[in-house]
Amino acid sequence: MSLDFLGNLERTHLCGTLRAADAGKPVVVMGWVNRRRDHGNLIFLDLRDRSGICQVVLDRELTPEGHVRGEQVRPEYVVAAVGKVRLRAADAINPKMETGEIEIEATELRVLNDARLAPFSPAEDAIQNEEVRLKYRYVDMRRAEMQRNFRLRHEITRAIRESLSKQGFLEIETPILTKSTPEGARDFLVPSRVHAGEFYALPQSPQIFKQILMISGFDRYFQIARCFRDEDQRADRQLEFTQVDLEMSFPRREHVFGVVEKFLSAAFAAAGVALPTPFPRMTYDESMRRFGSDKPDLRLPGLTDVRPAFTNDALATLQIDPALPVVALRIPGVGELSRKEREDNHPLFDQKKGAKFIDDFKRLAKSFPESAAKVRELTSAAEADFVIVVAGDPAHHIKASDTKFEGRLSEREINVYAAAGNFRTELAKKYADRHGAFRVTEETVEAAHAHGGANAIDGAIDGSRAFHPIWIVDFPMFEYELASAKWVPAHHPFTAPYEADMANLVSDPASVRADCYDLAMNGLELGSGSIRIHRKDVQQQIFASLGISDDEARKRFGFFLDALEYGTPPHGGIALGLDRIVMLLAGAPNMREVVAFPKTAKAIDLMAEAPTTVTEQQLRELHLRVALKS
RNA sequence: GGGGACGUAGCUCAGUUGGUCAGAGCGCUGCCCUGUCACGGCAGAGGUCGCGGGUUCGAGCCCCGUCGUCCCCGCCA
Repeated sequence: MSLDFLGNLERTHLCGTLRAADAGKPVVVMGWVNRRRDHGNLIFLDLRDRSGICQVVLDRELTPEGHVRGEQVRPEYVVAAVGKVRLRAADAINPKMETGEIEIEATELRVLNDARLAPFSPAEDAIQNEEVRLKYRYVDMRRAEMQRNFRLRHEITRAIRESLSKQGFLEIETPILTKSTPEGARDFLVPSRVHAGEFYALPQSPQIFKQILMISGFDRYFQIARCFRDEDQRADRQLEFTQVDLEMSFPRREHVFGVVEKFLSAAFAAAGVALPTPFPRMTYDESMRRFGSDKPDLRLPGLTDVRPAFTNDALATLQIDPALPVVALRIPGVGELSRKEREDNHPLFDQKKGAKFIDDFKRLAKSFPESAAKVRELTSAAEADFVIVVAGDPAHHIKASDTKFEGRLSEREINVYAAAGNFRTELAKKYADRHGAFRVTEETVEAAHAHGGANAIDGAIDGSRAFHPIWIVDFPMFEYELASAKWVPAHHPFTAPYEADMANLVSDPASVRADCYDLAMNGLELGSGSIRIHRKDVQQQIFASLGISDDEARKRFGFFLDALEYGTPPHGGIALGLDRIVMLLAGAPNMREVVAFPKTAKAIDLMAEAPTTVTEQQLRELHLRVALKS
């Protein structure tokens, strides 16, 4: 078919904005054919643009030519409708449409472009086949849900920029082509053409640059920064992602918390959600004990210590390690599970970590009726609640991991808590429909207002329909590496220890706490930051305690160590995952729903078909030769 | 690197114990229809059951391998 030119035609309105008040106005709208309903002499087109949908009527009597065009168009053709807004007859009003009281009586329809039939229609809800969605991302993103997600992302980003600007932060860009930063993940490398055999690294974070900006006297810096980490992906992890990165001079951590709470509640407000401040806090140890995670999801009940429910004899019979935690997790509203259903859940439990579980309470009650009853009592389990006991498995006892330091959770204890915590979140995800606590709906948003966000961290069910931020503090400074019998930093080596713990750096590394902090929300780590080391002597002590020689330090961080010596103010900061913030507010099950062109779990861009091989010529210019191991 | 789920028409799926099992709905194409809005009616097209091998008289179904997508562990502070 022949196509029409746009000519001098000017769009006057967006489809979704037309209302009864516009009746009688001449309009020109442009967009995509969402649906077509052909009644012979009368054709209805649902025309869609980014604002929504409105109905265009093509009447053969009124516009014979327009009617012919209407017969020719197909889904996703791009058209311009010229006509007049008119009120619909009372019995023709569609209350399900925002524009349902009016329609456009067309006098002309220009077909600006045709379209191949897509494998799915943007008029429908999301299809299940994500592979197809990602390959035809341009079609997928026409869907109302995607349009909403990216509008939301824009509003959130804008609110954050405005809040930080108001709080005196300067947005400064840092290099994408740079040097490897000490974040611990694998770097993406970019070969240099000019310098044969040498490589740039893409930043894992602007960490060193932002610290240098503090040395440079900018006092308060932020950046909506793209970061790159070459690690395997997850639902909440992409190879490249966006961080709200900030750093400030002369702060204590409370100042950082204040800044974050301010911009985050501004971001949530932009999405229509009230996020009360200040956010609650919890130590790392407590978070592990109560949730088996350092990014606790407070929407559901935490772990319960049920050690008192069991006698030593009972533990011996059940082959449970009496020296390790015995905890119970409870998923509300799951109801009775058959043996088969329970067994289907078993792969969700991570057994490698020396933990085991009991999910068959009928069987437990047969041998140990009092214990079974006591567990349900301790966990305040209702009839329909699913309860599982998690404990240490003596059969998977690794001797060396017994190493226990005063005042700290041992590795084995952490493993039991983590196994329980992981099982808890996996089951919670699986039974989300039954407990309903993860639903993000208009109701949730309303509830967030009504409940004031539930600062109570006990995960009471009535406060569960909301967003639950929590600061995790008092992380240990070092972790004990069994293999090498050495203390290794739990964070990047510029993280400051508590000033009060500094004296123990060498004598008692186990007791040293780091002045760093995580922000968690609904089971996601939203961000992480710290007060940094600003003194050369402290930095040297840290390197020394980590067994990093001067030479090695110089090689890895030379330019930064130099900079530290030219008048470094005390400073600290944080970085928050923007994608994750948007994900939460969009109620998205994974990050790909809020990233325009994401990569798959195998790190492939299905639309652009990246990565690819390159030409010999390109390799030559980069002084490279590919030698694949086969 | 490891574990798990999935893979049948463009999409969503059904397919029992290996034996009329190549199926449905939606979508698509053609014709008809002046008040639909998930329009309706009639007719029609559309399949290497992801791919390769094996077992069998016979495989969508069983076995082995492989590829792809997703989730998790490792990894990512």
